[in-house]
Amino acid sequence: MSRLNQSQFALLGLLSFGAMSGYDLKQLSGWSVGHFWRESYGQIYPTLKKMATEGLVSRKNEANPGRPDRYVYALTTAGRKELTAWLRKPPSAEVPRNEFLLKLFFGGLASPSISAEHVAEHRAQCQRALATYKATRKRLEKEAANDPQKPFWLMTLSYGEHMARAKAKWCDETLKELEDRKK
Amino acid sequence: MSRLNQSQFALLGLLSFGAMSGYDLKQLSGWSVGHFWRESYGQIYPTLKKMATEGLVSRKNEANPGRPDRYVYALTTAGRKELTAWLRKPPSAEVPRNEFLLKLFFGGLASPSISAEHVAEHRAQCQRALATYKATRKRLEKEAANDPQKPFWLMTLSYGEHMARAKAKWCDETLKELEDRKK
DNA sequence: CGTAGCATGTAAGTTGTTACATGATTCG
DNA sequence: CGAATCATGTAACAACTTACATGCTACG
Repeated sequence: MSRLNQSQFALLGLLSFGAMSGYDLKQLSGWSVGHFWRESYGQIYPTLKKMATEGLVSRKNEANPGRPDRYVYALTTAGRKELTAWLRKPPSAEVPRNEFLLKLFFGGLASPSISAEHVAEHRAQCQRALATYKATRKRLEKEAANDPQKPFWLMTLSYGEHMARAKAKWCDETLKELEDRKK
Repeated sequence: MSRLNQSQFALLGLLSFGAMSGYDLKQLSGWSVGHFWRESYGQIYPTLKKMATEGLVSRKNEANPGRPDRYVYALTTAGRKELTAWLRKPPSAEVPRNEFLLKLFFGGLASPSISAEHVAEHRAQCQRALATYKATRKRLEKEAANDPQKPFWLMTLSYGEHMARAKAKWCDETLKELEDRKK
């Protein structure tokens, strides 16, 4: 009865799109779930190995002419079962940890222009995020035009867009207030 | 040149409001920075002890008639210096990890009604968050009416409100789409 | 009389990042 | 020739959660 952790489910989920190497998983996660989930190699490789011994994934060595060998992992029946069982359970509440807001909360201990800088940078980040979402949308239209799962991918994308737009709006309001405080 | 971590800065920041015990810090953080920052006792107590030996905070034993003794911690000059230096530096980018979106992304592997349930619950959470923000606003008006730092606290509150409203709106749109898929 | 609040802490376990190590090929 | 890409991995550390342990008082 091994209790799986979130990283394992994320990898199992990505493997539901097809057999892949650890390297592939990192690449795929980057543009697909990248805006709300991140895994490091230091987590991916040991986790895959562990799941292989547990029978949640299978592992095949693949020769790769002129390139390093690859270990290609695939979902097993047991792995798919764990994955769908996890999907059913309500998501666990996430621990809030926002360093940006923490600094702003204590902004009164420094000059308002410091906070204004942080907020302005935050706003720029939102704009950049919106640009990558646009690119991802285009990529999805091309590479997954008829995929039955596409609607779900678009929902998470839309979430990112809603958040980024709301954040940008808040930044504008907040910057105005900080400007007033400078005077 | 000890490199401090985020928990230490959070605690130093809260101590800038006055000398406090670990218990007090937990209580205060709950309603002040609670919606974007959380610390557990298992983190607070060892961290305070460590910072005391490093000279960032001072520690005084206080008798508490009819109650357990308290250790009251206060910012030192060194601590305040570290705190303001940290405030100036741009916030480090946070690692995205949103289990709710992860499940939704893989929602195609289960029935749409599962995803719909998760989204509906998420919506309810937003409503609850908005209610606590309202209460916090009231509390701030009373307990910090004339505090020069109040504007900054209101900014972080407003951030929470903007996010919760945007999330709720996205939930509505997404629920509609999921309803369509059920048919 | 039980529960909640006050108050402090430890220990074990989990999870995660970062930096390092290796080594081939391709492209500019 | 140097940098980026492909590809895998480990080791050291940092950070964090959870459960446990203690014990008193106030309140319903």
